[in-house]
Amino acid sequence: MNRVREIKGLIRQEILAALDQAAAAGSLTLDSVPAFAVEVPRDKNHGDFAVNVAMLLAKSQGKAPRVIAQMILDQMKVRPDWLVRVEIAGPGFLNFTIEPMYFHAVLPAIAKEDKDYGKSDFGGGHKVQIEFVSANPTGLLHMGNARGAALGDTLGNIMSAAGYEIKREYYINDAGNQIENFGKSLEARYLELLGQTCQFPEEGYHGEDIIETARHIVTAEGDRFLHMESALRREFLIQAGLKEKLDNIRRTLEEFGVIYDVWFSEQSLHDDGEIKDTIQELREKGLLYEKEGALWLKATSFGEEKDEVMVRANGVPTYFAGDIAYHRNKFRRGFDTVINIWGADHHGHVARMKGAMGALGFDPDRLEVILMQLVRLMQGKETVKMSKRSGQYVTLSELMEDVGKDAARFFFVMRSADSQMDFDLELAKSQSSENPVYYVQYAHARIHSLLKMAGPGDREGEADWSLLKEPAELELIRKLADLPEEISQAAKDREPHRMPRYAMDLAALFHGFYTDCRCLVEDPELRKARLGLADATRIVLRNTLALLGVSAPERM
RNA sequence: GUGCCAAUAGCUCAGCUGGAUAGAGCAACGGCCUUCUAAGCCGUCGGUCCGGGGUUCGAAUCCCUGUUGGCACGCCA
Repeated sequence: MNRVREIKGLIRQEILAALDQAAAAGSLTLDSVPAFAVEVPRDKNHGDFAVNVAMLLAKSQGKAPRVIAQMILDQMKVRPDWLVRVEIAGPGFLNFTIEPMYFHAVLPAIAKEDKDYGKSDFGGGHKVQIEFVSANPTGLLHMGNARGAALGDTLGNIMSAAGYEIKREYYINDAGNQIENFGKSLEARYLELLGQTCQFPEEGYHGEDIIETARHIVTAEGDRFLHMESALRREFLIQAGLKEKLDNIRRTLEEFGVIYDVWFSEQSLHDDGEIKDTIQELREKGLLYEKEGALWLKATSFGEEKDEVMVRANGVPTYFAGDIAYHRNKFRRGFDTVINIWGADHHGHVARMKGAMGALGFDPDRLEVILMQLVRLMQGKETVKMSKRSGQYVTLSELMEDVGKDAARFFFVMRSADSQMDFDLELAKSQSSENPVYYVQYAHARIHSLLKMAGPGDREGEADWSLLKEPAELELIRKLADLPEEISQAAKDREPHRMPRYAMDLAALFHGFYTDCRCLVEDPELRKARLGLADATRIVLRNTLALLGVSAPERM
């Protein structure tokens, strides 16, 4: 049940009918009705819904907004039973106050829909792919990856709930220079461990984890790569090393609650000839030319500042060429929309990627890139320098150990993607008990303990919901009714950070209700109704936390 | 240098397709447990929405400009 949406529709109809009558009566001259909003006002003194149509008409009518609002109001002579009153307020808003009992109907609906409450068919089964994290498999996952993981996974949950068909995908960068580097680094460590002296490559990965991986290979394979020709040895080491790194990444993400539908290998695009095909297609469209031994893409033809190399003089395709082939592949798989979550350091890549898609005949708007500002790690007031090459970074595993999966996910999703965020390690550890996530979880645990205390007869049969009329009760019910709209809006705007806020608001209203209204009262009818409200709140809190990938504990 | 993103309470951040008295969490201060979990509730304190212009019934929100910070501008990925 989506009561909020229903009522918005009813209000819209009322307004349209009133405008119609006003026009017929000659008080307004309407060529067209402006696209007005039916919104939930921030301040509850402004009613349940506010309509701004009078202000929008002010200019074309040459009248003051409040005068127009009065004209509209004059036409609304019959009050439907769901409507308590309409008032003109402020600069010309029409504020609608809804019969409270009209919202009470969500309570039995929530109990009935249970895990499905909040879901909708808003997305109409649109096929959407979300690609996120896609960290190089040459190291461990760091804080930036963690933020991307929490954002991407939660967005996927939200859009699924809102009726989109979602596939999660991880693009494995298992080709190219960084893999060569990875091989060289592993080789050096491998030889070192077997007592050889050798120079560590300058561009190599200095992290401890590479030594660890090399050690595992020595344990598993012994010295059988020792006397091989270097190129062949690297082949073997890369294969073994990649497997270990990818297993580690997959395992860590699973611990973080992220399960992918597809792990897509960059190398497979080389092997299957898809990159070649893509380049051929671009060639046929006249978008390629040769210069200084390399093959260039005329990116300037679709508005870029400069052209881009597709195939280097040494015959190896660039990362960009591979990425174009990859995105072409995505669209050819039939997704209506493709969403990428990228670090802000890739923003220069967005326009040319969209341009390339357009050049290949795909609507660039179907590729959406959510740019995520990087996470700056603080140790108190000191910035912690992070670099994968130097091996100095805090990993996702360490983060989960320090602050836990629940707090980490909640914390990352709470911020909008485009805010630069400082993550203070000391604060995260020391303040873990003051993290807002506990506030929400506590509300859930409180309800559980309350319900456990209820007697067997307390929940039987339908409650008389009309007994719930305290302000704290009405506000809480109103919030519960919001969930489906909240989810579909967050999905539509690709704004996962709205859900933690909803969860905090809901928890606050519950705590207020809990303080103001005793549930376990003598009166059996009131008791039943209040326990029913608490139970509905439990369901909504649990469903919201599930979207965030945060646990809903029954005891704390 | 050119381009992109940002700047809102002591701190971390919401609010931005123009809308009503700018919000939350944390921190600080003062109250509330013989009764359903005090990881809670109530109250107080806290603001040049970075500065300056402009657009209009109305600007934190849009435009111009300046300042400060982050990032990007490779035959790297």
